[in-house]
Amino acid sequence: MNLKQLSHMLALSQTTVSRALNGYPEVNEETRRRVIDAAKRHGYRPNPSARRLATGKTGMIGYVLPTGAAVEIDPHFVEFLSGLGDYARSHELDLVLSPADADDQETTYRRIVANRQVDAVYISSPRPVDRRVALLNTLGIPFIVHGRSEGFGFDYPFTDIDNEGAFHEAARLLIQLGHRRLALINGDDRETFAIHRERGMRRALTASGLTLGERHICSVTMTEENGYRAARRLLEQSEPPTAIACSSLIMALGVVRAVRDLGLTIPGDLSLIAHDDVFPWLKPENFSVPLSTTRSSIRLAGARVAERLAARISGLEEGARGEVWPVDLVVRGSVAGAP
Amino acid sequence: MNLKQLSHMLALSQTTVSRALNGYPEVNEETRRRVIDAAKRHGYRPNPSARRLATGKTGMIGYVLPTGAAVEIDPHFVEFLSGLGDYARSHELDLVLSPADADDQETTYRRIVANRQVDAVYISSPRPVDRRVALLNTLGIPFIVHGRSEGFGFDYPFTDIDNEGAFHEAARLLIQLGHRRLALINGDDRETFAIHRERGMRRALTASGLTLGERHICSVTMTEENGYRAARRLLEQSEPPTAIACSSLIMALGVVRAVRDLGLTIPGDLSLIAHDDVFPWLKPENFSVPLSTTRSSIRLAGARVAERLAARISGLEEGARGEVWPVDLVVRGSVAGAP
DNA sequence: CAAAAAGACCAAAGCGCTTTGGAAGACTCT
DNA sequence: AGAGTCTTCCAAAGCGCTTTGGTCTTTTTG
Repeated sequence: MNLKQLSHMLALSQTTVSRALNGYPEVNEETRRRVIDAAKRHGYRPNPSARRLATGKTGMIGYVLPTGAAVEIDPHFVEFLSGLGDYARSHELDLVLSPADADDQETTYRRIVANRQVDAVYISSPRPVDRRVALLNTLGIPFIVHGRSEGFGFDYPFTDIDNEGAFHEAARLLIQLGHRRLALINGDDRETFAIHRERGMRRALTASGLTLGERHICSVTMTEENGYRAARRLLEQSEPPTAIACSSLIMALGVVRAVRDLGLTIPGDLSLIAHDDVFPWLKPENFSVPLSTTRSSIRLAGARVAERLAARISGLEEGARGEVWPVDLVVRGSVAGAP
Repeated sequence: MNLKQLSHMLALSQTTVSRALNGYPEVNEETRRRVIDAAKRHGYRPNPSARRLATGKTGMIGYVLPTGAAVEIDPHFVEFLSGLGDYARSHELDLVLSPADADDQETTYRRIVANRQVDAVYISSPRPVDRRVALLNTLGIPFIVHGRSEGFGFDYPFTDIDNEGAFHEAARLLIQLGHRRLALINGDDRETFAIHRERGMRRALTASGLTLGERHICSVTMTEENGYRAARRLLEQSEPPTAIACSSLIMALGVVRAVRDLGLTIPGDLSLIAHDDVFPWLKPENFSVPLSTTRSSIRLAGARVAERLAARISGLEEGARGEVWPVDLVVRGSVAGAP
């Protein structure tokens, strides 16, 4: 059942039927009702390929997925996706993942824009002065950055959480508890979120006349194993930290294991706070010692990004507004006064 | 730069240029070279929307993503996706995720097929007599099932691992080590993989005159917390198991925590084997006691599924061949003789 | 050497939709 | 009553590609 057939049945032109269905004003309400009714009754669905060709609109949002044998998509992605999907579903949007060589994503971005394959895209895990942001800005496709980039001469729309504030608060809490030697086990410090967290922590320390020494900071990809290694490295120093802030729950697993291996205890010998993106399958309150966290649902962020993308596509949102969400500090048993 | 312009420059018809580019035989090799050369020089890329409309081919593979507030996409998905992306990239295939109400995926499947939105789809986490399989079989779109369904009157193409064999081997090992009371912490037993694992374990036990009692089997969604709860329930019985097989590493985390909470040790009081899908961020050898596993890379499976989908799209693969991959049994410190 | 076959190319008809540029009729206004 | 304005609808022109059904040469064949 296509438009031609439908308009034939109704003894109307394709024009009128198309307009009736798409809510154009220049069609009699009575006629519109008839058309809509007939369309529903015959199960007419406009062919998206044809519509795309005619309008350029695709009803899809894009994401360039870095791939390669050495590339690991981290599990945060899937939670983010859950949220994105929640929203996208209610708005009949699909998501297209375009796999790209991790070292050459630009080609893929150019392709999907040139080919009009999607109406908008989002970017995740941005770095400072991220080339993707500059590129999309140039290409002129609607986009949202999940996270933040820095150091451009222009503004761009993003949704981020207050990583700096979160780790500032975390550090401040630890300092108030009497800790003087804090350490940070961070994610990849080429990414903005990691830089912000470090900055927040530094700010809190500086305010109290303390510092975050080179020996007290690790920056690694966020795996359990790296958390373990980092913790061992930190704790086996001559002047080990008495508190650690950690950028992910998965790394925190490794930290806890290291602490145990070294015959130490939490929070007796070490206070621990980690950032929690809220995974359904791993909860901080279920750690052997309930884990204090800075918490922000990455799933909600996914839904929000989808919402903004939809708004930009339909022209409801314009401009380069960035939004920063506050982060909860949730105190549980893993922090205590300095030993 | 579109076909019209390009053919104009070359003083050829659109027909010939199109054919030259698409490898049709009825064009002079010399001409073809000229065309291909000019196309490359001018960066001509056929507009996919137009091509879609004309051919119905989209160059995309589809996946219906169940969503909803209560739905958790599990982290296996992202690893699978990595593999899929690896392969898809090298073949210029994109993946479109169509979010659907978890309770009504059928509508979405019908939509993407009716609209010709993708060339092929895959299904994951199938259940016995999975309606999706029957549906796709009816709709006649190429598809591959990752996992297996059962109890149809027809065959269908799938790629699965030997879950039954894996857990059979695991149980056999434990029995050989003298264990008599085995338990199983399984995934959702409405899914085929879980049924197969249970079946494998039962088969091994039966062969040795043992049984898997109702009290020694748990079936839960695979979270750390559920692993913990299940383990406590099992171990606090009057006749607790001396060995547990567990369907995921994430649940195994919970099991280990429970064992510790109860003041027991692995493998002294309890032997533990878990299934490992090979996550880069959580490795069995890094458990406090290195974990024995049944191992199969879900990422490789993703690549394989993509490969088969591509083959089916291009007509290289036909028929309903199912393939079952063997699973490695990797013995590490977490298993020992029965206490 | 005429007839048949093969080779190389093209014009035009789709694919199914949106949108432009009217046109016909009904209505208002002086 | 004639001019101007809405309202409502339509024919036809795209969108950019593939594919059908040729035509015109050139080569092969009996």
